[in-house]
Amino acid sequence: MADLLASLNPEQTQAVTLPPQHALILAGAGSGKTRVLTTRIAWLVETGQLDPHAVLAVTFTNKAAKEMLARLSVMLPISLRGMWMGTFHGLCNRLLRAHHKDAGLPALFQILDSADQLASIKRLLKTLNVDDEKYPPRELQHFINAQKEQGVRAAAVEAYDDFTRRRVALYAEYEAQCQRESVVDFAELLLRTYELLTRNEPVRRHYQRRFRHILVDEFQDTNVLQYRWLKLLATGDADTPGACLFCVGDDDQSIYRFRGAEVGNMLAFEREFKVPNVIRLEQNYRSCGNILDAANAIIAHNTQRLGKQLWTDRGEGEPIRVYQAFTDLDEARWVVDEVQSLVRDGMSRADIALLYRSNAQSRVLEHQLFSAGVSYRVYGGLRFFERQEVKHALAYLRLIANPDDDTAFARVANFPTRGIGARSMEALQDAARTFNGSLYGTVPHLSGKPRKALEPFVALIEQLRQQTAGLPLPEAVEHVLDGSGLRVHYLSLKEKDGRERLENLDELISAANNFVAENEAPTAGADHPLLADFLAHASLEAGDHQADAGEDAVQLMTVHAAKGLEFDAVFLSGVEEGLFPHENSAREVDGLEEERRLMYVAVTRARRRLYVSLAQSRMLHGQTRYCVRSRFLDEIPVGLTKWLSPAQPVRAVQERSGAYATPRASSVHARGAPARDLGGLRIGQAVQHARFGVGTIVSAEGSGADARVQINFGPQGMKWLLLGVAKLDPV
DNA sequence: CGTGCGTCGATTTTT
DNA sequence: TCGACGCACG
Repeated sequence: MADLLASLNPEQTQAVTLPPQHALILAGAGSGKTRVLTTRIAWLVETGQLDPHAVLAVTFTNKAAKEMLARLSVMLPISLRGMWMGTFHGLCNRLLRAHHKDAGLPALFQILDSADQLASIKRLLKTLNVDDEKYPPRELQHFINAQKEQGVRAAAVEAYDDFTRRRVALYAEYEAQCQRESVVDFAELLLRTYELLTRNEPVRRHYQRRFRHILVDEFQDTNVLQYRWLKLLATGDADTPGACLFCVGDDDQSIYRFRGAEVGNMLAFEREFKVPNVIRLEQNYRSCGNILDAANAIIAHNTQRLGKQLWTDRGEGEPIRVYQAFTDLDEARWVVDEVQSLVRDGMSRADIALLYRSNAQSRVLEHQLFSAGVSYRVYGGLRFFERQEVKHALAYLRLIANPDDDTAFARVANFPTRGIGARSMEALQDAARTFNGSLYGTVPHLSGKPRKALEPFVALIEQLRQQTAGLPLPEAVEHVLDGSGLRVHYLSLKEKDGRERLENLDELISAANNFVAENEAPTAGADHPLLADFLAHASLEAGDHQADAGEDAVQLMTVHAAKGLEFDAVFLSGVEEGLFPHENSAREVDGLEEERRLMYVAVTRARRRLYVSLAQSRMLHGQTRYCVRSRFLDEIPVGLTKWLSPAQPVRAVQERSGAYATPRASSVHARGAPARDLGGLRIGQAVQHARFGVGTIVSAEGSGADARVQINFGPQGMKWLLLGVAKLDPV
């Protein structure tokens, strides 16, 4: 047990060994968050305070869940079988499978991924003859998901205008369609589970009693419904106290508001649960001092923060290298040159990341890397289970498991082509609407040509179902690939395209094999053992973003995708106004602050070297744009940077009173000389002012009698104060 | 039923 | 500029 705590710092130890109470851990970037989370569980178990069966550990991504499990199994020699650990969606799936009757679902309900959901909505709009110009499917999808993520059913939406009322009606139609087809989308998994727990007292109490400790990773990313879900599970009653909630997160790394994340949950949690323990993990084990100082200085400009400052004992390291190029092309050339020089100096390509705000920026970089013959890998493409050929194969499997799955039906009825035209499908959809049945079930009700065209397909599915009954999953998959004609179809494609798709189909069989190996106990007596579970797995875990793990390649990705990762050297390109911060963010509430958090995430990815670059002009949407450098660059104290291009390190025009800025040669930075001028104050430091209250020093300039500092007083705003005049006390 | 061309749009994305 | 998607044609 002492081993567990041996290499933890005092704050980490404190977090791990807290008494069984609610806790909020504010874990800065690189502060050992996952470690604390897993060690907390291990410690509770080892000290006999917690049975593994009573643990519920929630993450957002499968990757994080797997990592936690892997680390935990190293720490704990015992079986972790009884532990509930997984993503919100994975856990909800598990709950709904176990209680499908109570949740109003058939045992073999299917899960729609986003693409399936969109297809389903398009189909709905078509059958209802809705003008998709006025109600774009994507927007409707977003509307529906947003409602569900707030925990709001169609019947409960408050609509005050015709447009909204119509969308709500479509939301209701969509709900009905899903129910009829026995499918649930991602948001539905959460909402359905939440409703199950709310309405069904025995089930609710069972889990409320079972889970004694609930641990949440990336708590700042939870949405409204997820937080309510957690609250519900952590509630006790007269007989049993509620579970202890242990939430780990970082408000400064909250970058997913656009998809419903609600940072406010952190404050709400602290308030509503009267959290007695708020612990800050501020010691950073990843980056050198200069990088952390830059990150601290940038994020200090945000007003609504819980407050945190990263530090390290590793020394200041190298300066942040800044380069201003003439064009985006020059910028890319420079980046690739630097990459090559790092590689020449012995750095492994895989330890180098090229980050950007938006995907479009990767093209120039890729082009230059390709020309220079540097191997690279771009994150963010299609994932395995999202590939067309794989989805087709899965659609056949889905129809075998659940013939009512109209999305699957519509997808493969005529793929490979078997003479089912648009007319036949239309006739079928109309008929299905009148009979209020599934496409599959309606075929016998048809007559004439459509029936003739569709009957063979239904017969094929029936045949496949019978032939695969009782077969082990991989063999069933294999059989479906042949019986459906998919394999022959891709075999006939000449191009390398077809070849690749065939390989992916083979890969699907391997995936089925792996799945069977990892899930040894199939549901007894099922006709198609593990099939439904495999399909759920395919929807919930779309697979890696193209692995190729062994290859030593430079990594290209958006800043969002880089969250949680770290690299020896990080290149951040396109640090320009309009791009980063992105111009669209100006229209969103607190958009700039979210962009700044994104910048903070980007900077804190670097272990040893950080390169920041920008271009004076950039090709965007086929037009040349002239760029001003990002305000975020100016928020980095000058003393931390080293300009590699002959650009002036000072913005031409300063926003304050339009005056030209004084050169900031003597700017304060966290570590370094002019501290004396400021009476020992540093950037990032919290100070007290008689009138404005407590604030954080954000930047400083001038010296001697002119020395002044910019202080962020949160709600009171940002102020420039003369050091000689203002009375400031460190807090 | 598949192909070719024109139009339109263009942050970030996991489950 | 590039790509995805929808529609018209063979």
